[in-house]
Amino acid sequence: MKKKVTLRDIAEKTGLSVNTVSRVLNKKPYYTKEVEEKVNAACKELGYIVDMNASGLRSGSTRTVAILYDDLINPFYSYTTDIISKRFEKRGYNCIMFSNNDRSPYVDYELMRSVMARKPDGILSFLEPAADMVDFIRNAGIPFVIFGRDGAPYQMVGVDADEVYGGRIAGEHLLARGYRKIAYIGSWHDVKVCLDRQRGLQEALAAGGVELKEEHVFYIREQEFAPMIDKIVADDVDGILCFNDIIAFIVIEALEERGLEVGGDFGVVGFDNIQQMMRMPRFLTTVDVGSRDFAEAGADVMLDLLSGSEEERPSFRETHKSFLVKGRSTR
Amino acid sequence: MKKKVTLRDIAEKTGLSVNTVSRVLNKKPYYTKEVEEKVNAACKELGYIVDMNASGLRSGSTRTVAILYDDLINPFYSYTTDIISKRFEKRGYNCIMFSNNDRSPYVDYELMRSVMARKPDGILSFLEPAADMVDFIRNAGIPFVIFGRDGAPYQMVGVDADEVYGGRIAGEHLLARGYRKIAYIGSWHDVKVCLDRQRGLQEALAAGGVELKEEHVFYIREQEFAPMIDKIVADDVDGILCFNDIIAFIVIEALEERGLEVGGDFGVVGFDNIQQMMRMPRFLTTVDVGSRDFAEAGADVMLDLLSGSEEERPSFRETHKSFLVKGRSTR
DNA sequence: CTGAAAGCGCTTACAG
DNA sequence: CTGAAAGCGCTTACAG
Repeated sequence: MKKKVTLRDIAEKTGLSVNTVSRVLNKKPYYTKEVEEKVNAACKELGYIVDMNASGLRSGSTRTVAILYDDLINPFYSYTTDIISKRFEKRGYNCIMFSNNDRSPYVDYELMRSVMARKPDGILSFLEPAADMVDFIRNAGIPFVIFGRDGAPYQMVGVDADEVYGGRIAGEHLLARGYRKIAYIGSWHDVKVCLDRQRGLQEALAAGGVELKEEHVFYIREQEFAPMIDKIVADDVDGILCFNDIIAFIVIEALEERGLEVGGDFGVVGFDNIQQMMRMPRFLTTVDVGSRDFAEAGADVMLDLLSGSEEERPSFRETHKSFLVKGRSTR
Repeated sequence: MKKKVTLRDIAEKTGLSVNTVSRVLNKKPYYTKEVEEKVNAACKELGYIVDMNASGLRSGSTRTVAILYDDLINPFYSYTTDIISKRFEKRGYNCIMFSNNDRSPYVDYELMRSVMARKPDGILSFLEPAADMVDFIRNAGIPFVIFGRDGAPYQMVGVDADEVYGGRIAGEHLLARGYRKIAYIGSWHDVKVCLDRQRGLQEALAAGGVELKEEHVFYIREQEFAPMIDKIVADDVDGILCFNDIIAFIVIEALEERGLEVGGDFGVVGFDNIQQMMRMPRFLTTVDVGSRDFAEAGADVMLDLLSGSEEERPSFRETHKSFLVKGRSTR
């Protein structure tokens, strides 16, 4: 258990002031080559490692980004988090993870409280802000990027795909493949991205003269599962769009337990193309939102804000064109 | 952009000293009910949020745990990280993520340097320490838990499955299903968990009178892919154990491109059972290490160390019995 | 180009 | 039970 080495130790060793040592290490202007070498040698010899907590406290910048997520199990989150966090790290920012701990799909006060206690330079959120938190978050004075969500309703910076479009191409695919009694299985009834996909589906179906019946719109996180499947089977539904791939897999399993064979006369479409992320064989038909580009764009938007000279930035959307990936879960 | 509210503001508002306010908020003994209420009311009114950086600097405990990972794309990492990080959060610890940024599968000095700059209370690592880092890490005085890896060779605390056993049951399965020319596709030739699985396979095969030929042991992160597949095809290999499921999927895809049908006369087995994590249909035969229990055990071991009264703790292994999950990738 | 002093927001150790 | 002082390890702002 070594004693901690501080700037003071380096100062003593080199005969310089703490101040000068700090300036050299932070590459602030004004020091001689000679001083620089002495400092670097001493740091190396003593094994000096800066204390970012102390540095952050004084300077006001912790060089951290908070990442707010729901769960990392869904590869859409983990895949994009992987890309984003590595990009931040390369730029000298570390990521602190905050989950909603299964509370809700929203950023609430409790969550923001624990985030702000860490004084991050920026917040990248996979979660939408709760309605009563929008002002609070904007007033917090910390760059806040909503990732995979539309920022516009909150007048916040969002990086998201055109989800209505995604829902539409899924709907068009189902129609083109001859499915006619379509259901939608979302996550939560009040999460915008979930509703956008639903709306896209509805629009595509309507254009084809098919109705998305209200009784065939479900929210898997809010409703009981068995009755939902019962209803789908009883009503002879023959095509389903699911909010994401994992939901699609859960639903497919249940349908197959009921003797329905998915892929032929019964079609299921998901969202996110997680199979591709894990190099899996393409089984599920799904909508790919271009996750890699998407994640990189999200990281870049945040890095821009972090290094931004502008104090105020307009909210904006980065829109990527989604595309359908055909698998064996639709004919 | 609200002005930051500090303890001092609360002190002024209540007419108490900063000290007393701090004591109330940290629930240290000795204060009256009346004082407590005044403080809490003031904090609520002004929206006080503690600065954990300042707190950590003074107290020596940052209430953070560093998580060192390779990538989050592999669900084995993201699934367990999700469980572990949520458990830490519930106990008041936040997780700071550190990746090797594609450098190597090891914890090297550069990585430890950035970790230590954050002064975490503990380090949970999915990566093994580089050989020359073992002493450094032990001397750092920060509890270090190697997760999913054997700690014994480093005399460190490890939480891992019996990987030799896992390799063995995979080998036994391949033999039982009638495969006779077996290959192993690992990740890195010098990562212990990779070698352990290989050894288990070898033992099982040997017991069945089958040899695991050296020329049929590959390391996908170190060798060129195409020649590897060429060799497998040319030598009429009929069964493969892959170090993990993702490698298995990649290999299966390549084999099928070569016209081989996996699942019948050609068997492939993976490791981790990631399909189950994402509720996917069971296609791949794989070894499940019981990831949920495993992750919970890892978090608990760390939490024990963090709250531990003992200064020195013996290194130990938490061993879980793995089991084989039969899918359609073996007959 | 370098240094002495102040201070970031807390908690600790001590005094009363 | 409460307060005044010191200090965690840095960086800033200023003086020379």
